[in-house]
Amino acid sequence: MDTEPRSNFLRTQIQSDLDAGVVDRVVTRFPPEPNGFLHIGHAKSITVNFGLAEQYGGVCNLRFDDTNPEKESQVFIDAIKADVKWLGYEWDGEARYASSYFQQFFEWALHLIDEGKAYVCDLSADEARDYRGTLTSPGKNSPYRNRSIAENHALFAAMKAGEFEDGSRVLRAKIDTASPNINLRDPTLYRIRRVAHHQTGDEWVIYPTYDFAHGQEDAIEGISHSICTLEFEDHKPLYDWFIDNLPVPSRPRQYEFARLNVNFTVTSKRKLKLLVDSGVVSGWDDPRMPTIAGMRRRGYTPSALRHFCEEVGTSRSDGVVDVAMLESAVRNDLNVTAPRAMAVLNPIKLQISNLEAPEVLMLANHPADNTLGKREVHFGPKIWIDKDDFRQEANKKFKRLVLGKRVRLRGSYVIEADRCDVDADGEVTTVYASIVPQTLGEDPDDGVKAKGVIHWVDATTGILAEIRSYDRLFTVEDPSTADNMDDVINPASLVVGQAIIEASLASADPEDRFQFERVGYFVADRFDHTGGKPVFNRVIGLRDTRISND
RNA sequence: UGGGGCGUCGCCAAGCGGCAAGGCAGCGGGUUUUGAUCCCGCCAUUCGGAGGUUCGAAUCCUCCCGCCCCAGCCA
Repeated sequence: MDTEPRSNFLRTQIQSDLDAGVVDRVVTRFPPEPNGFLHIGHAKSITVNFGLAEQYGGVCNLRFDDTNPEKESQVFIDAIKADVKWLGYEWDGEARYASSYFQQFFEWALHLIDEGKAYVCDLSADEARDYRGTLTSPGKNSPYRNRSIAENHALFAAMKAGEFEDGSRVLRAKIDTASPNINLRDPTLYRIRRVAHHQTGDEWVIYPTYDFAHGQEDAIEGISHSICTLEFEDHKPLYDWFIDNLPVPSRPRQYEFARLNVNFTVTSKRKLKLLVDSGVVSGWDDPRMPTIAGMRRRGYTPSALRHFCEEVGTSRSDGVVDVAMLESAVRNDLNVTAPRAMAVLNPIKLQISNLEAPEVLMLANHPADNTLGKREVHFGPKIWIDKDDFRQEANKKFKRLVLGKRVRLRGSYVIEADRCDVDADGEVTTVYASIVPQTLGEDPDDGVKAKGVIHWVDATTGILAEIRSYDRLFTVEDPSTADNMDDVINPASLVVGQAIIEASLASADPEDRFQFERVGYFVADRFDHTGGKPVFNRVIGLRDTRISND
């Protein structure tokens, strides 16, 4: 069930580049900085980049933009690779690292110095900010701007040799300190940081900035379309300036799209970290987190995520997608792929008076796909049904079990409720019912049809399971505007309970997904589920159109 | 108030001068041993606003309004 690619500006651009012979092969890249966990926004970028390469017969690289060792680490690299693979994509060749091009970047910096287009600047960070001017006023030239090529050469070599302190000097491009585009006001190319790098160790004490690295990484790898988000649009003139002024092997071009925003969720790294650190969630892979690892543990499928990303489209206008769209994509996928099973989350006993002996029923695992096969389901005189599915009295709209009325037990007989026990609080504890004869696979022959269908689990073979019912983490559409995030956390975002689940579920493996009929989609927890101690996470409930006041 | 973007149905989004796709949500109806799924139907005489060009404009021009991004030696 693949979604038809719909038109968007990137596909239009690529198609015309291909038609005009501007490029002969599409090469894209997903360039994360390994400084955190990937989230739904990255999933969008991944589907855009890998998806475009796939659609036009090209390739997509995975490249770690690791130019700032202070914030990066190998654990993120491993996690990112796992996430991309899980989403179902394969990068071209080995994973790449910006750090593997450091020597080349250094030589290109020397080239700029030789051309009189870069200089070593001794201004402190504070002074530099001062010299930069403001959004509405031009900057001033650095007093170090006119050093000789020889001096710049020597100084930059000394920077590389570790002769200066961190932050004492930088290498800057000599462009235009009065440019209305702040990125062109002699941007920093290299800074001194005596920090071990996760890939290059102690080899370097100077590190290139994003601006001096990204376009050149693209050029080295022969990237045809370098796709990023809108906030980099102002960097494009600089991106192009380096490509124009350096002897790079190819001519990549940058295109920007609007980043993905989803309501009722946050994606800022700072806020996500806050959720983890404050213990609101159990970790970066908590099923309520919009991280790829979190969504995976929640039970979302790679396919659902890919479809979602395609369905929301790719444009240049900022917007906020309704999380209902994500949920819809998940339901759509699970509806066709998830085997059905039965589980009772709020059990009350139901005793059947006229069942001769326990029976074993063969039930279809999917109502519309018989390739999913059948399973054995035990049925006996004592079963569990959901508390909400029984009422002593009800109006005609209520389609479940009512005293003196009939209901069909899913996959089994039609029963009639005869009486019930009620405890001191007025709560029903046991329902006594009788089977309407000849109703296995057929309607009652007296013409009195069952009012509805309810699910159930055999009491003697059913097993206990932990159920983690997840819901939206936030109570407001835009959690980022809250003064205090705690104020907008949904107190019911996780409700831990128990359920009686049918025996067949004992063989479920971690990450197996099911639809518990009439309840919702559930996934065996990736880490905590075992056959002996089943743990199921609620992925998402079934769409519920029942009228509230029945 | 410098520069760069964006404004099409409640939300996302196609459309690129010939007379408004699609998805989500919503609302009706049908089927149904899941109040699910599925199926059918409804849901922008109008494209931020005002002018203009044109036989014809969401698409071209002008002005205006609103929103987003940029002053890291982060990416």
